This record gives sequence, structure tokens and C-alpha cells, in this order.
Amino acid sequence: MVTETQHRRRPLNRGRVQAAAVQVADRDGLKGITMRSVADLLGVEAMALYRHVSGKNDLLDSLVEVVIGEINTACDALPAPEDPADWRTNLRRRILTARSTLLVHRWAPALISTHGTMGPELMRYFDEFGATLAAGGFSLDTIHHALHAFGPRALGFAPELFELEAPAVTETDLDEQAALADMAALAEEMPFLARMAQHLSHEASTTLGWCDDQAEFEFGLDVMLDGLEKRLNS
Amino acid sequence: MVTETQHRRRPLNRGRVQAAAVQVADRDGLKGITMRSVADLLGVEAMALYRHVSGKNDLLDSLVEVVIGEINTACDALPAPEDPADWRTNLRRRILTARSTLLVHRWAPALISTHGTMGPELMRYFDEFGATLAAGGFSLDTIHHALHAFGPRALGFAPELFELEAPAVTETDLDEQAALADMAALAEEMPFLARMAQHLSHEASTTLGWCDDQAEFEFGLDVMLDGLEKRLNS
DNA sequence: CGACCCTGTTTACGTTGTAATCTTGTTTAC
DNA sequence: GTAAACAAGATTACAACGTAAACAGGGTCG
Repeated sequence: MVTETQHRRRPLNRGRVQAAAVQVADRDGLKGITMRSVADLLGVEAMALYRHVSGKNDLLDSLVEVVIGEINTACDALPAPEDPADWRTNLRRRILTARSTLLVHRWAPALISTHGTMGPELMRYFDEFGATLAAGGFSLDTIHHALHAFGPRALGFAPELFELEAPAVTETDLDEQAALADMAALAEEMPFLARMAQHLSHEASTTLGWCDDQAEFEFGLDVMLDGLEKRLNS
Repeated sequence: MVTETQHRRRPLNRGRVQAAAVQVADRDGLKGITMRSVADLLGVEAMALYRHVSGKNDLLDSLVEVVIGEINTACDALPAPEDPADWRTNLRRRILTARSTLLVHRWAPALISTHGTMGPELMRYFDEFGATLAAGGFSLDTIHHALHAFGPRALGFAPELFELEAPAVTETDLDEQAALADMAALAEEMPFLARMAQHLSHEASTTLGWCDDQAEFEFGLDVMLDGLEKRLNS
């Protein structure tokens, strides 16, 4: 007759560990995933996780599969393509569907980049990805190259080279002055960037932030598709 | 009259810390970079580094700039372009030069992906990158989009989605058998991948490893350039 | 000489991943 | 029914990490 903490404790298992890890990442980001933090969320000690996961690396690897699993089910829910030969529309839709799923877990791209292991879910995604291209008439060789060329873009994300957070302009005279000085120095040493910066700041009003991620992604995607189209018969 | 350890100790400075960190990374990879390991290499205690670097993050950020600095000096050493309007050749050469520099520090791509901060060296690289496109007749808008679209490829690397180490086939009957069973299951569930795997294993003799990184990179690069070419007048 | 500062050292703390061991509830064998 | 085996989670412990804080030595300048 011990005062149990409310509910009889549900048994742990791999799925529950993964789900908890996802929840932690959604809340605190990738670095927030800690054996202890995940265990806490489950009301359990850290070492308990090791019964269901061979280590943190294993957990992280498996999270990639979980996320790509979500992508796959999203793609499965897509209506069948009207014209299977229209590889361009079909592939585009598939990729953008993957993207929309990834946007739910903003930490996923970074995880995938570091823990890209070839699991069954990823294979299934690529299987249908390749099949879509094959239905469009591409040769196996070209498809293989295309898979490499797309890289992460196949899953709906493109790593940005630098994070351009809005610099959070504080309107102090000092900052203004410094910014102007910077601009002057910039124009001297890097004439082209200076021109572009000015050009961009003029039409900054069109997009809310500096750069529209979704639009940029689709631009890059279409460039890629155009380039691929040229290789249909080779 | 203390028994000094051989040579009078050279004073530490930011550059020496960075150089040591690069050396450690070249030897042990990115994870090998530790305040203590870098300090050891310099014959110094870990905390000494903090006089010249505000923390590990700062050190890592600065390493990106160091590497891109190497890229820039490599690009500076390039002969002036014969035809400045031939953006395609000029850009291609610039990118492949960057790539060859990055191949010296295999850890660099991963570092750049996680610590992509906009420093002066990166800006200089992009300045000349953009200027090359501008000389080819592209509009500022298109160039801006192109910079996003290229992403890391602009620096000569393309993140691979999965590391496909050669699986290091051990020729046991058990493994053989398992591999065959895998293949069978594969063919059922993922018909396309099965086809492609077979196709690839047939012509695997042409390239030494499974996939030729350099060739794949250049393929993707050319796809991108083709796609861009279509946007010259827009 | 003494005040100062520059640079590297020492000590210490909190956080992390995980090895090893222990505890306890449940299942199985006889 | 009891003992033996097992499973799942808790405890304890440790090494490696980043870094804050206080300290020490030697140089410079008054």
C-alpha cells in the first residue's frame, strides 16, 4: 500500500522514447535533447532509456527515420498523379509535401544533415522519388546522378549558408552611424555586395522578412528541375 | 634558473590558436576539437585560450573564416578570366577552386553547415561570386536568388544525404545469404531501388568506389548552371 | 621602488553520455 | 507454492567537456 504517483506507470518502449525526444526537440531545439531531459519528460531516470535505445546516437539516428516516416505518410496521402509521365509536377508536389512536413519540426533538417543514415523509411522515400523520375522517361544513370544532385533538396530543405536573422536594428544614432561607416567601407572593398544590398533594401517591402524562405526554395528547386529537363534523353 | 622546457615559449595569439585548432581537426576530425586538445597542442592549459578566443563557439566560428580565407587566396591566385562575359566558365572555375581547397580540410563542410556566420571573408567570396554573375548579364534579383539556390554548392561542396561508406563486405556465407534475402525483400517493397541497385552494381567497375564524389558534384553543378542559364533575361 | 597590466595557471563547478550495479515486480519451472 | 530466472527501471559512479573565478609571475611605466 504505497502511495503511487497517481497512475500506474505505462511501460516504456522505443516508440515512447522517440516520441518524447521529438517533443523535447520541438520545445527546446536539437541541443535540448538530452538523455536526462527526455527521461524527465517520461517521468523516468536517464539510464532507463538505455533499455530501448542503445545510446544517444542510436536515438538521434532513429529520430531521422521517425521524421521521414511522417514525410512518407504525408506523401502516401497525396492523390494519385493524373499523368504519371508528368514527372515534373509529380516530383515537385512530392518534394513540397516533404517540405511542409519538415517545417513542423524545425530541428529536423539539421538532424538529417548530421545523422543521415540510410534506413528503411529513407529508402522508401527514394524508391518513390526515383520511380517518379523513371515514369518520366529518365535513364537509371541520370536518376542516380539526380539523386546525388538534389541531396537534401529531395527532402524539401536546402541548407542556408549563413543564418541571416533580422539584425534587430536598434535605432540608436551610434548604430546608424556605424551602419553608414560600414556601408562606406563595404562599397570600397566589395562593390558588388554593396550594390546588391542597396538594391535589396529598396524592395525589401515586397517580402516581409529579408528573404522569403519558401520562395527561395522553390526558385532553387525549379532551377534544378529545368537543368534536369535538359538531360531527359541522355 | 628554472629548467625551461627547451624553447622560450612563443606568445600565444588568436592566429596560433586557430592554426592549432585546424591542425587538431585535420588529425582527429571536428569532434576532436576540444579546448583541452587545442591547448595541449600548443603546450598550454585550456583556460589560456580564453584570452584570445571568447569561447569554443567563437573559435569554431572563426575557423570558418580561416578556411574561407584559404579559399579566397586560392581564387585570387587564379589567372584573370579571358572573357569576363563568360560567366559560366568563370563561375565554374571559381567554385571548383573553392572545392579543391575544402578537400584539404574534410571537416570544413560540416563546420560551415553548423557555424555559417557572415564574416568578411565570406562576404568577399560572395562579392566576387556575384560580380562574376553580374558580368555575365544577370539581374540583381536573379543573382540574389541564385545565391540562395546555390547554397553550400557555391563554396564547392554539396551535403550528402547519407554517408554511404563501402559496407565493407565480409564474404561469409551467412552474410551472402542475408544479402540475398535483403535483395528479395527489397525487390518486393521497393521495386525501383532494387532495379537501380542492380544497375549500379553492374557498372560499379567503372568508378572505383560506389559513387565518384567529384563527378557527382560537377553533375549537380552543371544542372544548376543550366537551370540558371534559362534565367539570363528575367 | 611600487602600481599596474598582460598572460598563462590553478582550482573548481555544472552538464553531459554512459558503464556497472542494484532493486523490484513478474513470469516460469518444478 | 516456492524457487529460480528474468525484465525494467533506479542508483551510483565516473570521465570528458566548457568555462567561471581567483591567482601568479613577469614585464612596463610612473
